[in-house]
Amino acid sequence: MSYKQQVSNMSKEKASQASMTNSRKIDPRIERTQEALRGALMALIEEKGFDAISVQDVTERARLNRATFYLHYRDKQDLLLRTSEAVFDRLVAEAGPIDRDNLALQKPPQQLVMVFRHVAEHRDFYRVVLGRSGVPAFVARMREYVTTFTQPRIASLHTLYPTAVPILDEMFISEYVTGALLGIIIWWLENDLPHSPEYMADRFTWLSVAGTYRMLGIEPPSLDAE
Amino acid sequence: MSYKQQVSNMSKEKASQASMTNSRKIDPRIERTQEALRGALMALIEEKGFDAISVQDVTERARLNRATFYLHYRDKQDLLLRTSEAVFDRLVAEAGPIDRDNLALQKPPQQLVMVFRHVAEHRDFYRVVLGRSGVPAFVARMREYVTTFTQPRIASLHTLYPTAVPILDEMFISEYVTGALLGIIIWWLENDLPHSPEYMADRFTWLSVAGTYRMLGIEPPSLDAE
DNA sequence: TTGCTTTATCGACGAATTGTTGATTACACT
DNA sequence: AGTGTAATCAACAATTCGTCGATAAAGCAA
Repeated sequence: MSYKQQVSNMSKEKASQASMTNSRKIDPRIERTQEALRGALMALIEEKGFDAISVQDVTERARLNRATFYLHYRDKQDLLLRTSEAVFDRLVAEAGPIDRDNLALQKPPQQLVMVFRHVAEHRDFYRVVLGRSGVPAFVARMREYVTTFTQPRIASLHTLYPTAVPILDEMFISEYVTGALLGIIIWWLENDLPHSPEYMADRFTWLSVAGTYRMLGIEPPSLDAE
Repeated sequence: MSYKQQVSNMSKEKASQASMTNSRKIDPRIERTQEALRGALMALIEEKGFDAISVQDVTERARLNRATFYLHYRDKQDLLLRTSEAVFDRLVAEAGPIDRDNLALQKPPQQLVMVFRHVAEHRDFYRVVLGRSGVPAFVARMREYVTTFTQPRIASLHTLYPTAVPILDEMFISEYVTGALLGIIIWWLENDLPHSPEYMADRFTWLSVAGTYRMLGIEPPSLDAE
């Protein structure tokens, strides 16, 4: 059984346990404990990096017993992954749905600005998990997540331009843009956020839409599909 | 002292040790040992993933004593990193310098085709290290490495179009393209290489040059810098 | 071939971390 | 107030880690 499957199974177990006692409310003890663990992890991540942390460190900082940790999470990777899901969920709530009025990208999409603001707000966290001693599982998860933004946006362009004949499938394009966004975010973080979220979203949008040549002030060469 | 600095210091030590005895040749025992360790690591990576591997596993597979490992590498991360440097070096040797005849990108640069071929050839390796249980330090290193390809290429466009007025600095663009390339490579690997290296290089080039809109058959909206 | 240098081996060490156990205490909800 | 769940505590065996000193083996040069 793969790690991913194990984790999702574990989540299911917890969910059913919670709903067994009370279908709506969560035991405040559990909430307190998990919050303490998440907080401790975040603090420690910023102090010594992720892989220097042991489960002992986390529970010690959270002032919980080590056995309690294993009551909630498989290991520290699991803790981080489940924590980041919560962070992402907050982002989704903040960013909201795609604004259908702006499909043609007359201006940078508000969602993208929110993403950059979100990253800026949690910069210490993202700097670590996306960095040299970061967490691959997190990056992969984030990649998937960003694709849920880029993919429907690219797909929706077809409804706006029904006559357009794409010469490249959407998957290719959305993975391209996703990778580019991740790259830009990492660069932004590693250079101590040299520009505002608005600037980043704006330039990123134009660069994606119009290509590198136009951003260099050059008319792109003619594009003859072979 | 950072991990990166420690590693580079270690490399220096080893280099000076080697050059102390014989400035050219390397002791065949060292070469044999390191090759065995690299081979064992690669085999194990494909079997059980990187983080499930212990130093014991590696030395056991390589049929060396565990203490011998620490004579050459700090830990398994160090081993992988130094191994991948060798892989990159081979790529550089294969790809060669930027072809000055093709600066304007009338066709996809030969270097890029070589990169995709190289990845395809070592697909098992890259699938693991770029994947969910991969190695962040490796990805960061690869990011730097890819930038050494993209950055000078973008910079060289200025010599070709001296009158062009860039509306976005080169760093932004090269990091964007680097991220996009990594994203596309990961997508390519995770989908079992659905296209040829030539196809990938071709589409990636056009996408970078002309932007996403043109690849969807849409004329990009006018670009008024505010 | 002989002798010097470097590398690899072996066994062992304490230290740290891991995942799990059973018994007990504290807490929350009805 | 009582029932059940969660958290605590101490302790367990098992792994792994990094390092040590002493010994054996291999390479190289005279």
